[in-house]
Order: sequence, then structure tokens, then C-alpha cells
Amino acid sequence: MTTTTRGFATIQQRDLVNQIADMLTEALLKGDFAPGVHLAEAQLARDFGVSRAPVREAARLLESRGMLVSQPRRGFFVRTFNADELDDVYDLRLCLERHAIRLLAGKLTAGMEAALSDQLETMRRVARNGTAVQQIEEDVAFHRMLCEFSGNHRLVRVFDELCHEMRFCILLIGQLYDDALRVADTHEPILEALRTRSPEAGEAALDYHIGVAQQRVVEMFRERAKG
Amino acid sequence: MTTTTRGFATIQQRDLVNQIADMLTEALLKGDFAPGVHLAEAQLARDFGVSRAPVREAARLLESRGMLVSQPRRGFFVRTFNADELDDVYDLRLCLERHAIRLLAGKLTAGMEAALSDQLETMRRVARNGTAVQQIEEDVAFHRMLCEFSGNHRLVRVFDELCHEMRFCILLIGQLYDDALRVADTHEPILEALRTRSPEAGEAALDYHIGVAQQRVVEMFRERAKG
DNA sequence: CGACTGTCGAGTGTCGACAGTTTGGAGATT
DNA sequence: AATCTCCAAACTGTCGACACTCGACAGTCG
Repeated sequence: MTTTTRGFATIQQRDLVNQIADMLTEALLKGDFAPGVHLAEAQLARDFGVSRAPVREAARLLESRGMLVSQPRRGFFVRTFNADELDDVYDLRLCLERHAIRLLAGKLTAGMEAALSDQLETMRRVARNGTAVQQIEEDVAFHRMLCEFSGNHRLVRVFDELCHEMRFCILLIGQLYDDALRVADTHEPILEALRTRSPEAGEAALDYHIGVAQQRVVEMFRERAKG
Repeated sequence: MTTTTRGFATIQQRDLVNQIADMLTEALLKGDFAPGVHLAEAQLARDFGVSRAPVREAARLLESRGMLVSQPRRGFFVRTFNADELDDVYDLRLCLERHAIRLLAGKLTAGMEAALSDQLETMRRVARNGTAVQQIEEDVAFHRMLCEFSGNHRLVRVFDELCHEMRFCILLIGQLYDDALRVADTHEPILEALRTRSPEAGEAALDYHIGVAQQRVVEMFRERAKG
């Protein structure tokens, strides 16, 4: 959080574009728009009570995040995913996190370890009494920490992009965690491997953890496409 | 090239936004704008002879590609790179290509091998009589093929983004290849390793090849920042 | 009956304009 | 001389409007 010299939080210059982008994102994740449907600028502008200009820019933003696609002279459409694309996303995500773990294993500090441990505790807490969305967010936050602690900021940016897409697909499926507490526990081996400072052990733990999730999510997604 | 049933090339619907984005990209890569300088929409609009709307959208596009950054109420600025950021880009690029090689080693077809071999030949040709820009493009094309043949389309997209940034930095440095022919030759071991279908050998060849480039480019970039 | 053509509504691409903000400098003050 | 204040110019964010394009539907001709 950026702060002024007096310690006040700076007033967020949340212009219309970002507000609209956030609202659209939320609507997309809530499933208000079916994949593939056309988003008319003028209609959205009326809905939000603004002109088309900021709507266009917000849509472009979401396009760059892979949530919308545009066709010349036809406008914006909600991004459609197929199971293969989702599989690619998970594959790439694993690639990134493996790399992050490899980097991280060589320079894990006590502070990082504590932060990861805390995050795991948070996951367990929301697993007991939290919404599905919260559970997903805290899960993502753990993995994001791994990326952050790797020290490669560019990697984090790509990870964030992939997360947007995974979230999109997961919430499209409906529900993911039948036993959130058990899912939270499966992160323990990753942290355990990191404590041994062994890149190989870390990669192995990740391979298993993400591999299971990938298989499960992609499978559910493939089923949903059929039914 | 898409064609109609009679063989006509489809008319490119190149709207202003894409044209402007391309021209801006070219100008940035040519070094017409120093890193960090402010790009005024109205001025660009006058230069291009259009209104501000398409200029804004083009700028947003370049922002999403990481070539510009924007600040609320202040507008767009040419992205500045420091050596550490460039190092991150190369680090991530190696991560991606290692993954691509790993995937590719298991399913290399004769067609893929021939394509890579051809591309290597093209590199040698432009190394003898081609511009520095051509040499870089053909070099990138070889590595892009590796990503494409991996079968993970999402990976290719990220690779393309990283390439934009690397190109930006490399052309900022001025020149890269003192001996382009030798550089082209250093790709041979990668192809050779792939022929043995060994993921480990492929990764090792890549590690060396990209490691050398990374060290060299980042070093040159760091020097330039000082002088 | 089928294929082509003209028309119409919806929607995007682009433009010029206005309001509020930021910036840089002239002038005043210490 | 250095710093502060205030103002004007420049710039961004947003808006409403217009022209052109696309897709659909009805009508026409073979």
C-alpha cells in the first residue's frame, strides 16, 4: 500500500476504466455472461451509466488478460475455454512453480518459511469456515508466495495471468473442493520439502500436488463440456 | 495467408489502432523515444493525423505488451528496463524453453526436425548477408519453433511477450552479434540433443546456449546503464 | 424452388469537444 | 539566491455524435 508522508493511504485514483474492469471481471467470474456471448459496448455503457470510451478501454484490458476476445468490427466476446487450453494453463503453471521452487530452495529465509507456514494456517482456517471463493483465493495466495519468494518478478506477473484464467475455469465448473481441509493439507509436503532446501524434493512435491489438481480440474471441465 | 476460394488474399482489416500500434512499436524499437519519456496522446494524434481515441487504444495495447507504462492522469511513458528486470526475463525464458524442450523431446517428428534444421540454415544465411534485425528475428524464430512444437499454445504466447521485451532491450543496446555465424552455430547442439530424444541433453544444451546469451546481454545492458 | 440483391437495424471505429488535473514557469517573498 | 505561490498552458479522462460496416431478412429474378 502506498502512503503519503503522513501515513494516510493515498486516495486510490480509481478511474472509471478500472472500476468497470473490476465489475466486469466480477460478473464474468460470477458467471453472469456465458462463454462466447457478445458484449455490446453501448449496452454495457448504459448499464454502468457511462459513455462507451471507458467501457472500450476496460474491455481491452480484459482482453489482454485473456478473459475476453475481440474481433474487428464485431466487438468483444466472452472468452471460451476448452479442456485442452485449460490443460495448457496448468502445464505452464507447473513449469513456473517448479522454477520458482528451484530458485527458492537455495535462498529460503526464516521469514519466508514463516510466511508460508502462516498462509497454510490461513488456508486451514478458511477450509473450516469460509466460502469456496475464499478457499480458492487463499490457495492461490500460497502458490503466489512461492513465485514471489523466487525473486523473479516477471514470473509472478505471468503466474497472475494464469491464475486469472484458472479462476475463470474453476468457477465455471461450479465447485472444486469437496474436502477443503484435505486439499489444504496437501500443501504441507511442499513446505516440508522446502525446509530441507532440496530443489528436487520441492519439485517432486509440486509435481504431485499440481498434477493431482490438474487432472481433477481438467477432467471436471471436460465432463462439463459434454453434459 | 488466408485466401478465398478464388485465391484472392483476404483484405486485411487493419484498423487504425493496429496500424498505430505497429508504427509506435517500430519507433520504439528504432529508439526514437528514450526510455522513460512521456508520450502525449494529443501530440501522437497530430503526428499520425488521427484523433486521440485510436492512439489511446494503441498505447493501451503496447502497455499490455510491457513496452509502455501508464500512470493515472499522467499518461503513457516509455518502459524503462534495468538489468535486473532483463535478467528476470531471460531467466523466465530459459524456464519456458527448458519445458518446451522436455515436452518436445518425447514427440519430435521428422517434419519438426526438418523445420528446425531449415530454420538453422536460414539463420546461417542471414548471418552471412543480413541485417542485425534480421539475424535477431531468425534467431527468435528458431526458439519460437521449439515452443510451438512443444504443443502448449499458452507457453508460446508468454514466450512471444518475453521476446517483445528482449528485442526492446537488445536493440536498445545497439548491436549484439559480433559474429552472427558463430552464434547461429551454437544452436546446433540443441538440435543435436533433440535428435537423441533426450530431454536431459536438450535441457543441458539450452542451459548453455541461453546462459551464455543471458550473461552477455545483461552484462552489456548493465554497462550501457552506467556509461 | 433456389440463389442473388437491396434494405434496415444494430454496433463498432473514429472524431471533436469539454471539464478537471497536472506541470512548468513567472513573479513574489524571505 | 533560494523558496514559495499562483497562474496559464498542456494534457488526460470522459462524453456525445456521426459514418461506416456487418448480419439478417425480405423481395426479386432466373
